[in-house]
Amino acid sequence: MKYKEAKDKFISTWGSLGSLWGINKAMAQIQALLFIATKPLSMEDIMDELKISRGNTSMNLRQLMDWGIVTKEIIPGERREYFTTEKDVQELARIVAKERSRREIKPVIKILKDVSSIEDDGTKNTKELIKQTKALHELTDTIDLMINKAVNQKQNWLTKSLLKLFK
Amino acid sequence: MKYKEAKDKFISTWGSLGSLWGINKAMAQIQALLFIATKPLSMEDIMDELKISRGNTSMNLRQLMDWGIVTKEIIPGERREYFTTEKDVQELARIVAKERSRREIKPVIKILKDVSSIEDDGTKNTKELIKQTKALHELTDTIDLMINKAVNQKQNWLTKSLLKLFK
DNA sequence: TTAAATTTTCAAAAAATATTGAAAGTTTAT
DNA sequence: ATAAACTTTCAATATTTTTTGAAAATTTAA
Repeated sequence: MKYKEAKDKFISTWGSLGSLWGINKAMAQIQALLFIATKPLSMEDIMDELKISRGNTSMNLRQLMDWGIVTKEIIPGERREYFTTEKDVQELARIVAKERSRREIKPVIKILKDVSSIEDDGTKNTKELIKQTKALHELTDTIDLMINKAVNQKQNWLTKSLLKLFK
Repeated sequence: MKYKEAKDKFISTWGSLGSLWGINKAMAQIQALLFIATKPLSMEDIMDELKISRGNTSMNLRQLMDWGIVTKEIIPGERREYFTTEKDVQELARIVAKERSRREIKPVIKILKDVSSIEDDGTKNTKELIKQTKALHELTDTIDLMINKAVNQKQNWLTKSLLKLFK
């Protein structure tokens, strides 16, 4: 496998994996492209490489910036804007975990809390609903706590967590 | 909030959360319904409660069974089939984690390994591609290892993991 | 067997999601 | 201030994913 083929394979694989970390295909592909680039890329560069429209590129770059994964690079003397992504994989994983907690897990925890707090009218069905949503609430809360704890120890969090987990 | 409202809220929330654990809306809703049911439900029951078609119900039940989350219950003397879901949240989390590892993470690890193993032709771009995909490969491998390790200690894995992580 | 009850399959339709491209908006150099 | 360079927005379009429903298949009772 030569460079070009390997590069395309990586970008498309990473793109289709987007769903695993909760972002869409184009977003994941842009990130993948920046991740293996040796210098900041302009919107033009990205459009050309991925064969996607200007609008699409603009919108997805914006989202990547909202996530905190991609940063605008101002190159002195250059008119157009350039972009780079976080290159450290562990830092990347931290950001993604933190954002998904904030965007997706936290809101669900709130609803599980509400649902599991309804008044017990004594019926079997209500009892079961309360019991099961309470269990789910506790689990989700615990997982979220784990993620945030792990994710907040900046340096080498994964290695540290692993060590603890396996010793 | 009364039972009916709480139940509907739970089912729709859990449904839209499906994407977080990698299954579709109907699948997640069926699982949610079974999760708070006080007895096994038939296909008819599920269709009626969720207002979805027979075909949809059949297909998604099958998928849930493939995942190992739902089981067919044979009730003696009854013609139709009844279904139940795993009621223990930790066991549920274990199954989901294990399946996602097998279905989604493992195949990506293979590709990352292939891409990061291309021959170094000495160019800057190739060097960067190799370096970055290698880092990603290591990270993904580590995370997958963690998941599988955690997931294989059956009893109370989450509690155990948490304790280790925070002490 | 046969036929009624039930489930599965799958092509077509609907719904949800992503993408385009051109007009409107911004920024910067002069 | 003007206009060229560039970016953003968003309605229309295309693509992907999900859902439907009716025909085919299967199972069971008699």
